[in-house]
Order: sequence, then structure tokens, then C-alpha cells
Amino acid sequence: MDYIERVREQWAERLPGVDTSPAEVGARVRRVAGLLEEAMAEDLAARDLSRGELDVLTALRRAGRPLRAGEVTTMTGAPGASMTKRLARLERAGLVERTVLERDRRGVVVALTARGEELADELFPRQVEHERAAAADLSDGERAELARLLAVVLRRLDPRDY
Amino acid sequence: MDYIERVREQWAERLPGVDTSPAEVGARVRRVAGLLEEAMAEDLAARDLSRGELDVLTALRRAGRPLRAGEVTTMTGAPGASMTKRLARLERAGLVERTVLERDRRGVVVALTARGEELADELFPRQVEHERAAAADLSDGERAELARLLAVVLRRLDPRDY
DNA sequence: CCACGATAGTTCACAGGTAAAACATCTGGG
DNA sequence: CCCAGATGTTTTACCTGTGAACTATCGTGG
Repeated sequence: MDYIERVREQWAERLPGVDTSPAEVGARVRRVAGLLEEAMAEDLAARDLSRGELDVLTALRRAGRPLRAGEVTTMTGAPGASMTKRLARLERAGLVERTVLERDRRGVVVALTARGEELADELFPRQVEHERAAAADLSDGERAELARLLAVVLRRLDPRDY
Repeated sequence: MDYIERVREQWAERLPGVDTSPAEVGARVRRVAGLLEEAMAEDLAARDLSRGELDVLTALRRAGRPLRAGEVTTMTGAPGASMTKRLARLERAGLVERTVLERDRRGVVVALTARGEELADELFPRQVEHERAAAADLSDGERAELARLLAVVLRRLDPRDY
């Protein structure tokens, strides 16, 4: 009897006509994600980084080359206005560098500094470790099945795949 | 080949030493939750409500009685400062009423207004519907298995159950 | 009966996110 | 060659969320 089941019981009393069974999956997914993000963010706080900022560093790191600002925006899915703020902060922190393109001076190229790359390489594995720990009580087969089922749900929610 | 697999491939090139398989579950859970929350929030925006504010309304609704401000804070898990803001906004919108307790004038009782209750009864089923739609491509058995596996992960992340 | 610690909520000051407008620069058709 | 529309990023203005400090009130041991 966990939190979600208790909430469902309360609803059953108040609105018996509503089938709340979808929450068994939906509410749990949201809660698991929330706790995971919280743990990951706490870890980053020690390095004075937010999740959004790490997303920028890791996008650059796994691309393996400097990216146009717009490419980073696309890869992270964040709105452009957010990107400007994150890049400004990361630049101040000495983790990325922004250079205006010569051939098209609207364009901005974002590159990791040596410190930025180091930090990404240090923090990314720690983030994965949080995800590993979360699934620690599952067998290998269960983990694979969970991943498969989530992929089905994901495809439904975001048909363009992405 | 979905988004998560593509990201894992990129990492395999850059940091071959890191086992990114935990992301098959971790990153998908976070992405599914993000898309779900987004869809739910979009729905609420039409009624000029945020998810946090609906959390307050639904907590009151399923309790079935007025609650102390602190009880709402506990039930929703939000920090106290957030609660004050949400209650202030909901009060302005005529959806809840705050009354100072007579016997302990530090205390505040929060009650749904008629409009607040109506709105909760209208919006909560719509929120569940989003969760139902997300799992629409799963068989009943798969849904149950997904719920079970998530419950295991949840217990690991939040041993106090909550 | 009254300080003093505990408790309930609110206020403050500031982070981070975002839509929309603004700005700067480019490009292609006339 | 020039300018109207397209493009890439930043600025603006605002909103929500939050830790920490603060305020008001209560309860209790001396």
C-alpha cells in the first residue's frame, strides 16, 4: 500500500464514478521522475549547476564538437530564451565559450572549455549512477521489460519519436 | 530506435567506459513524466491554473473537508512558501477560502468554495484521462506489470513510502 | 503569571523558466 | 544593388518556486 494507492482510495470515496486506475502508471511515473530529478539536482547543486545547465554541457560533450546555439536549443528541447540565460551563466562560470560566426554574424558557436569538458565528464556518470541506483531492486529481466514498456508509452506521447 | 537510444550511442562514442544502460529506464521515465506533465499543464492553462494550484484543489477535494494550511502542505509535498502563494492566488480566483482559527490564531483553515469544488471535479478526471491515454498502447497485463515495476522503483527512491 | 522556546504561516529576495517583442544580420527577387 | 521578409539570438517583462528570515501566537515550566 503505497502513496498512490492511498490517494486512489480517497478518490474512490469522493468520486466513485471516476476510474483512477490510470494513475497506477501515470502518477507513479511522475513521482519516480520527480524524485530522480530531485536527487540529480541535489548532486549538481554542490557544483553550483542546475539540471538545465548540465543539459547544455552534456549536449556539447556528446556532440563532440562546438555547436551552434540553435543546435543546442534543439538538442535540449529548451526554449531559446532559456538557452541564452544558461549560456550566459555557463560562460560566466568559464565552462563554455561563445563566439560570433564571421560568415554569418547572427550566428553563435558554443564550445566547451577544458573545465567545462572535465566537469561534464565528472558529472554525467554521477547522473547515470542515480538512475542505476533507482532500478537496483529489479532483476535484469525486469529492467529490460520496464524499459520496453516505457518506450511504448513514450512513442505514444511523442509520435515524432525524438 | 528512439531518442534515448540515439543519445546513448553518442555517449558510447565519447565516453565508451561509461555504462549508460540505466538511462533506458531512468531517462525514459523522466521523459515520459515530462511529456505527461506538459500535456496536463496545457490543459489547465485554459482555466488559468498551474499544476501546483490544482494539487491544492485536489488535495482539498479528496480530503472531503476543510484542511489546515499545514495539512495541505504535507499532502502536496510543496514547501510552505509555495503554499502561501498558491493559496493567495486561489483565494483571489474565488476557488478557496482561508479563515483564521479562533482557538489558535496562528492556524489557517482552507476550504474549497463551491466554484473550487466544481472546478476540481471537472479537471481531475481530465488529468486522469491524460494518464489513461499515455498507456493506451499497452495491454491490461502490460499496464499492471508496468505499475508493479514502477512501484518497486518508487519504494527504492522513497523508502518512507510516503 | 510570565518569559521563552516551539509552532503556523507569511514575507523577502532572488533563481530559473518562458512567450513575445526586439534586434541584428542575411538573402533572394525585382 | 536594394529592400522586404526570413533567420538566429537576445532582451523584456513577467511568473512560479524556494530557502531563509520574520511575525504572530501559543503553551509550559519555573
